[in-house]
Order: sequence, then C-alpha cells, then structure tokens
Amino acid sequence: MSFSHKILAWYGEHQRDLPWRKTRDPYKIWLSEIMLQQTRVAQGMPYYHRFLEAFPTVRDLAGASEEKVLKLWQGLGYYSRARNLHATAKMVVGEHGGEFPRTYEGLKSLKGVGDYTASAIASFCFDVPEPVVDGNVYRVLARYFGVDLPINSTEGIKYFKELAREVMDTQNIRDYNQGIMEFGAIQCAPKKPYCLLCPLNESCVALKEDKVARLPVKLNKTKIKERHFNYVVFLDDNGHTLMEQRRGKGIWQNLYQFPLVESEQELDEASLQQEIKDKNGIPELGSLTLYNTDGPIVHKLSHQHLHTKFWMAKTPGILEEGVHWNKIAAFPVPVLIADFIKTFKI
DNA sequence: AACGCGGGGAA
DNA sequence: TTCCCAGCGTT
Repeated sequence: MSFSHKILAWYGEHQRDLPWRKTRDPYKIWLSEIMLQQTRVAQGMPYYHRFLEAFPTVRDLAGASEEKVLKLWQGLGYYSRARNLHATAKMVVGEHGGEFPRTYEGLKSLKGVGDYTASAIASFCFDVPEPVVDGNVYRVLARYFGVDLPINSTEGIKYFKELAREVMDTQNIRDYNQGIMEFGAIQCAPKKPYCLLCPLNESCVALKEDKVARLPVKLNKTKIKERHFNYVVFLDDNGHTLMEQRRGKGIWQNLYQFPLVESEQELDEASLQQEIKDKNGIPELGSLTLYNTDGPIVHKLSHQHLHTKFWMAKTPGILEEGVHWNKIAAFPVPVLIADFIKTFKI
C-alpha cells in the first residue's frame, strides 16, 4: 500500500470530529484555517463557534467594526490575523460579490492567506489538488522519508513542498490533506510518538535509523527581548479611566491599553514621575500607587518578556477624555490588560 | 533570508 | 523550562 493510501486508511479510523470537517462552505473553512494558524485546535475551537454565532456569513463579518472583530479575537494572539480577516471579508463582499475565489492563486491573493491556507481552502472546498504543508506535514514527511533539510530554510521549504506534491493523492485530496495533518497531530506527534503502534512504522526512515526525535530539523531560535512596561491606571471621581489604542508597528496593533510608559529599566515611583513629565498626552497626576507590589508581572510572549507594573493614579476632578470603568470591557485588549482588569477591584 | 508577531498546553 | 501549534507579512 502506498504512503497516501496508508494515510487515508489511518485517517478513516482515527479522525476527530471537528466542526469545519462537516462543511465545504468556503467562509467557514477560511475562518477555521485563519484561526488555526500557529494555534492548537483546542484553543481555536471556542473562538470558531463564537465568530460564527456573531458573524454567520462573510457579509456579517464585513459589516462589523474592526473593534468588534478584535474583541472577539481577544486572547487568540497574532492579531494581524484578525485585522486581515476583516479586510479580506470586506474585499470578498466588495470586490467578489460575496464569493470566495475558487483557485489557489485567487485565494492566495487574499490578505492573510498564504501558501498553506490557499492550498487548504482550495482542496477542502473545491477539490483542487494542491498539497498542504503545515507543521504537521513537515514532521511526517521529514521522518517518514528521512529528510534532514531544515524546514524553515528556503531550500527546505521548496523541497518539502515538492515532496508533498509527489506523494499526495490527487483523487482524494480533501481527505488526504486532512489526513496527513491529523496523522501528524495525533500519531506522529512532536515528542515521543508511539511508533510501535504506527501503521507506517515498517517503512519509516527515521524510525529505522533512530532519528525520530531529531526530525524535523529547524533552525534559528528566536531570541527574547526584555521590556519594561509601566501602565498608568487613572481613576477620577466619576469612576472614569483613560484608555489608548496601540498604533504603529509592534505588538498588539490596534488593541487598547492604559496609558503606557516604557523604559529601559524597571522604574520606581520617582523615576516614573520624571518620565511622565517629559511625556505629553498624560494628564497631571498626584501620587502613584503601585498595584502589583509583589514585583513586576512578567508577561511572556514567544519573543518578548514584558516586565509590567500597574500604577494607580487617583485623580482629583474629572478626566475629560475618560471612559467609565464599566465600559472598558468592550475594548479589545491584550491578555496582560484583561488579566489586570479581571483581578482589579475598584 | 531573516525577523516580528501571542498565547497556551504538553512533557 | 522548552517546544511548538492547520503561518503570514514585512524588511
């Protein structure tokens, strides 16, 4: 039996019951694929249901505000996915009459839809014989065929894509693509796969050469940047606070936060007061009270550690631009801010 | 070609 | 702790 037929047979026996496998609706498939980029199924699942409830069709999504889209995305990370999702929904409605493109190239032209996602939508919805190559597929192919080219090198990416194309089942592309990814997720797992029970163990090169644990090869560990955040949480006599929207290029673009003072080192109250004097846009304030007195909260992203202090600023009088504390739940905020709001009691 | 971009679960 | 997840866009 060929590689692809073994994958298909395994998939027939072991596939999970996932909602996006019950449909060929490009909107639902697209939504699920964007959400699952670099995201586990278990993490994305509740978001998928909430999005479909809030936006049953691509027109509903296109008609929503970006703020509402980001709010629903809150906590899922990689927020450019949400911004691109929204932009693409508008594009599909405005330029394509509400219909998704049906070709690989057409799909790939959409914002947020790259090589993998275009192949996934094309094959799942329209039976286009394009191979999907995601993290699972890299692992399965690298091990089964004993390929030690780095999966994140230009040469490796090209090689694995061609290999994937050679071994795919063009007649059952939908189930085959789903199957090889499912196989990688469940059977050919990253750590300690149970090769004894694997239906492909007789012909797996990595198993034969005892290289399972070392494949696939991946280069470049991301170095972590240490940053120091000081959030100033204003509270006036009306129970209003200040929120600002993050602009520019970095993390959490278009999400909201309390007024932020970033510094090279950890700040105490005096040095923070000095920093604020040099910064315009922040109102005059009296004394600052540190909220997290046990030490900075370290919010860990995959590429940054954010050492964070929340400073309470009780402000006499009224904040003109303020928003009532009871209203801030509607703002899309990073998990770091959401966690603070959750624990802080006025 | 290299880098930036979140958050969480598993071992 | 470390790894990595149905990757993509920018530089």
